[in-house]
Amino acid sequence: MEIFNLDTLTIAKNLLGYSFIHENDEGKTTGIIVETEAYLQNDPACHAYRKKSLRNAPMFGKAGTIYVYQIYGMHFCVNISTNQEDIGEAVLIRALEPTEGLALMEERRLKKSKLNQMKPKDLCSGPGKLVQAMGIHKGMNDWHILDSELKIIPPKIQISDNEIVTTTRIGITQGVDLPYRFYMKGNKFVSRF
DNA sequence: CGTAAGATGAAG
DNA sequence: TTCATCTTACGG
Repeated sequence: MEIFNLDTLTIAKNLLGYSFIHENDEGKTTGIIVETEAYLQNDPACHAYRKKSLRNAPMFGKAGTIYVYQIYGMHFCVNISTNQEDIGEAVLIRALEPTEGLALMEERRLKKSKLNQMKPKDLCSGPGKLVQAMGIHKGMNDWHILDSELKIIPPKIQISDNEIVTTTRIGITQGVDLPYRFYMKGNKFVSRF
């Protein structure tokens, strides 16, 4: 896929507007990627900053490799590995605008919470939330986006730069000043402004 | 080994 | 703002 020939920051930005799709026996869920973050090799916040390990190995896989990791003992996040093999970089998918399978997303999300209903805005507005809503699990770690239940489809119309906001990343304590977060300007499905 | 911190989310 | 919850990285 052409997008994967680019550098990680450009991929993170260009991924905005792509449809992110998961289809299995439960059904099909789709959302438009509206928020991403890049994690680079020379970036102290990156899981692959120090060395290759069992956990971060998928980040070193060929571009398009899925990296799913657990955080805070209870949540999972999805990344798409970028760059050539043996370079530990990836793009974190932080928020989606749900477009298909909203009922299934809600069903999956409610299973993990005490609520009995949920607004569309609460379905995928954060890395842990979208993983739940899309039915993504740790078994998908090290799968490949071009060869699995998961896939991405480019937007019909390329998103232009003036629709994109670039900021620092969320929830990290290192590399806090690096402008590696991208989101769709004014989009209400973004995790935070 | 022991332990602290972590790319979060929900509730108070 | 607090807490739930547990794997991993890293120091001793």
